[in-house]
Amino acid sequence: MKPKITIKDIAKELGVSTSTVSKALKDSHEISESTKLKIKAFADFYHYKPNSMALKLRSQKTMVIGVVIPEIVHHFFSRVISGIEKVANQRGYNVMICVSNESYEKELLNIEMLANGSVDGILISISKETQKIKDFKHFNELSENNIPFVLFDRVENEIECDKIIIDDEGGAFKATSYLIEKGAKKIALITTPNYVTVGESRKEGYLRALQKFNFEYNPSIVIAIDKNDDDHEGIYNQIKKLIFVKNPPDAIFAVNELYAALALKIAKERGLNVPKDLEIIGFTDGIISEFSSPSLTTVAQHDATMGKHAAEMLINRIEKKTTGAFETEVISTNIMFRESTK
Amino acid sequence: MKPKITIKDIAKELGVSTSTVSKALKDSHEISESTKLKIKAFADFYHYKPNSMALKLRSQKTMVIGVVIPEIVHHFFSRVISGIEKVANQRGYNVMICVSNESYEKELLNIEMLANGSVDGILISISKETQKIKDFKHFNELSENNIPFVLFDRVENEIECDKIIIDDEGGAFKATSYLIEKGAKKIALITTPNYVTVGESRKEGYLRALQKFNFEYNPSIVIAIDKNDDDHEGIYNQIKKLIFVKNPPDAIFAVNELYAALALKIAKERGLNVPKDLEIIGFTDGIISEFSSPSLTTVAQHDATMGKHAAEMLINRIEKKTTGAFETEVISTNIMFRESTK
DNA sequence: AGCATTTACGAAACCGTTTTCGTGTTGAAA
DNA sequence: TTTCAACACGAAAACGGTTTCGTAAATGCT
Repeated sequence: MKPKITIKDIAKELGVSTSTVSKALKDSHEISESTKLKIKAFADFYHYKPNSMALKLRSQKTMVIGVVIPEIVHHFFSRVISGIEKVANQRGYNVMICVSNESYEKELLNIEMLANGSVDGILISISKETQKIKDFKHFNELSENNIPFVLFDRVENEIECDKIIIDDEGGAFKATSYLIEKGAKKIALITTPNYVTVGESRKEGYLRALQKFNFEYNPSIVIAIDKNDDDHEGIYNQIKKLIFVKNPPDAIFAVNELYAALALKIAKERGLNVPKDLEIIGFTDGIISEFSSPSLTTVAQHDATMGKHAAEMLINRIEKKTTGAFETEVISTNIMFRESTK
Repeated sequence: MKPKITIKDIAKELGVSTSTVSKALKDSHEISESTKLKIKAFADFYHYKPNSMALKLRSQKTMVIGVVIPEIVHHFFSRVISGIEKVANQRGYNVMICVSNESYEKELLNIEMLANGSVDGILISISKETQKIKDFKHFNELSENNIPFVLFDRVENEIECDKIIIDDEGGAFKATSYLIEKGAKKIALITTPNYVTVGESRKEGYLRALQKFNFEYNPSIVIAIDKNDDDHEGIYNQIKKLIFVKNPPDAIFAVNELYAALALKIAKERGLNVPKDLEIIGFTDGIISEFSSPSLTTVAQHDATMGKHAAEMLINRIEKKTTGAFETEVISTNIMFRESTK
């Protein structure tokens, strides 16, 4: 078991100074070939690796980007992370993941800890609780301390920074319009409480489509799920009230795939044929949609692309390749047609 | 925009030495109350946060654990990570994620980079390629450098370290036995190539169950999928050959949920009723199994538990709360009964 | 008053590197 | 022979802290 060796050890052992060793290892012209050879051989033999903390302290660069997300066991986020990881890696960065669990408190803690010099920049998707109570002071601190950060997916207008979002409104508009064009008359919406910005935007798209086709807005077939994502039972019961009625809707647009999948399940239980009696379109093209039966038509939002672009934006800021005003990139969506629509 | 302030700045501003500031901020008894108050107030006002790199360099502790996994967009792994993150956080550690993409090269790179002092310990699930070519020198390096690491899920006997695995053999045995007991006569196995240890163990469990009930081993209904996990098309075609035959099996045990879900899909296409004509049990209780229809009976492997325990083991080693011989923890499974079995 | 002990703080070393700035030695040009 | 560059290397500062040790002044004790 060779002990972890430092530059000092090498210097002492070879009777030279640490500066000489350092220079030799970087092939500096200041050092003679023979000395370089000797030092390199020695370093090689002992598998010398420069101490990463020392490097980071010296260079004031960590080559790490922090990611703060509401949860990790979630197709959307895991795909975004995957995208982030890819470009981060390409550009020489590592990724540190922190989970807020949709809690304001944890989000704040995570961000404060990342802001103490652990990372060169941060990628954040805001937690539901933060969106609810609208306290964004931790983001101001980031700005004050000059730490680059970009918000993705769950963003807030009042925070000044780079942002990247899905064209939620547009995607919902497309989906709803499609349902209308195919002949649906009674289109329900399953969404989130309105403090969740993405749910809100999708609802707006839904409303715009209704308007365009002169459909009347019917609040009785629009429900906002106030349960946690992993409380399938609770969500199930809320959706049930929408479908187990005398005249159920003939189409449903759901703002995520979980709601869509649950709606599908309930529809089948109620004896409805999907897509004949009831068409369903979800948002987020994940694995549930692909494997449910009938498979679900969805608004595909290119999760990994979002992660990649977010990482690009952040790293460009970190490396000052972008220096102008903050930008907001909108990623467009497209409908992934499957079996739950005609 | 207040500039990031250091201890030196505080010292200079207040006309004291850096040591005094440092001590005052940690409430040392060596410093008088009045001085402490003054220093703390000043530090507070400027939102002083000690530089994390400096701390880490000094203490030789990073309070970070590295995680190297084959992929991230995968229910099993994302759940394991979730478990890891939870206990890591509880115990004051952060988590750095690296993805090997099932590549030996990337795994090696990742581990080498983590081993340079970036983390206090590493959690690893070995990539398929590494398992295939059986080159484990990077693990030896970790041992030589005294960097604690624990292997989870995909492990190798010849690597000496703490390990934590699912009771793959036992789970497969239970599942297969169950199928037999319920009357299945022709039980197919869909597995991975044999260099994937978990697939291999599950196959062994399958074989043991056959033996126990005096079933003959029939190689023609045992297939090893050699496609990548995201090549659904390729996997689909391989499984099709198993089901689209004159006398298809009346039960299938699949070593993961993707194979099970695909088998289900194919069975339905072939007009088989699941579970009447064909029963299916998968491994890994993920979201696909829950939402497919009929929903899939699976061998639940408690992914998050594995992550939690893995993190516990690692941190105990890091903090020397465990010092004895290496241990291997086996996490037992249980069958999650759903609609794909009688 | 004389000595021992606190009290309250500073100097300096240290963590492991990089980098700037000398500096002694050599070889070549004048 | 002198002078000057080039060469090859070392000393020291710096990154931002923590910590050990030393010490002057104030206090306690007899």
